[in-house]
Amino acid sequence: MPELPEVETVCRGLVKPLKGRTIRRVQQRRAGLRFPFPANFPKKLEGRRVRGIRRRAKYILIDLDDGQTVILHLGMSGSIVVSAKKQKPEKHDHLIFETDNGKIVTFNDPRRFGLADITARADIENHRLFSHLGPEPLEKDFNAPFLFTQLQKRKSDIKAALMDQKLVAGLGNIYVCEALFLAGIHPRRRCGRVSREEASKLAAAIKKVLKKAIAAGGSSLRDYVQATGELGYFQHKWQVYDREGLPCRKCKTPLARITQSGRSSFYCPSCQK
DNA sequence: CCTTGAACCTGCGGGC
DNA sequence: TGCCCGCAGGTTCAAG
Repeated sequence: MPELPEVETVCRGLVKPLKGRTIRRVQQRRAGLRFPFPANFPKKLEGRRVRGIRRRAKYILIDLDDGQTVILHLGMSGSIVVSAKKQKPEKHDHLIFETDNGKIVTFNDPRRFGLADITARADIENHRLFSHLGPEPLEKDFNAPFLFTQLQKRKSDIKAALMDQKLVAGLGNIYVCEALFLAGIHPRRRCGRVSREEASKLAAAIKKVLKKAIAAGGSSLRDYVQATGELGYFQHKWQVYDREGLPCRKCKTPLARITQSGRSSFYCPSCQK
């Protein structure tokens, strides 16, 4: 499930095969994913050199030498595989990029919630996908005072607030559950009832959880590319996520699951108040 | 304005 | 064995 750390790992894994390379050919195998691919999408990439790879929230940004930037999003089921040789496309291989040294980068996405777009690099922050996004959780402008101030303005519970990309960009269900556990805050807590001190603890917990996951991603991949060539999926040792009924790793209390705005929240009824 | 919930889509696992 | 159902995930958009 690609969340921020997985996307970060994918980006790092794409640097070696793509940076400085020229895109020789792009094969587009369907009309679009979450929305149609741009008109003549392959033609806009072919012959272009890749200047660099970046991440914003859960988006992968590939800067080209003509001032354009390719935007990729993995949705909920997307993955990217790098291989040395062209292979027979598999089901759900939607985009296949071939570089000038013969490397093949394949974007596969069974559920098709992902997307691909291209826009002028200078306009990225005004792009409709980016204009509303809050700060990056790992940057300095996402900090305790900021989080506390934002929470004071909200009436929802803390879980929904952290999932809102306008407040902070890139957190998903898994890392929100994990961060709330680490901060000892119950997912149903109203934003207004989160103290200054707790907000501080929570901001730190978010950064810690993400950094740890990114480190795990990096260390579990050889040059950020697994033997299979698949980028961005790695084993995590979750504290609470997907562990309903299992003992809390801190206090042994069976972990609980509730549904909040249609999504599962996992938490420890004893450690999180 | 704010918040909630449905929709998009496929694969998988549980229950019968 | 096989079918059906529910569920998972991120984001946007409509409805409350």
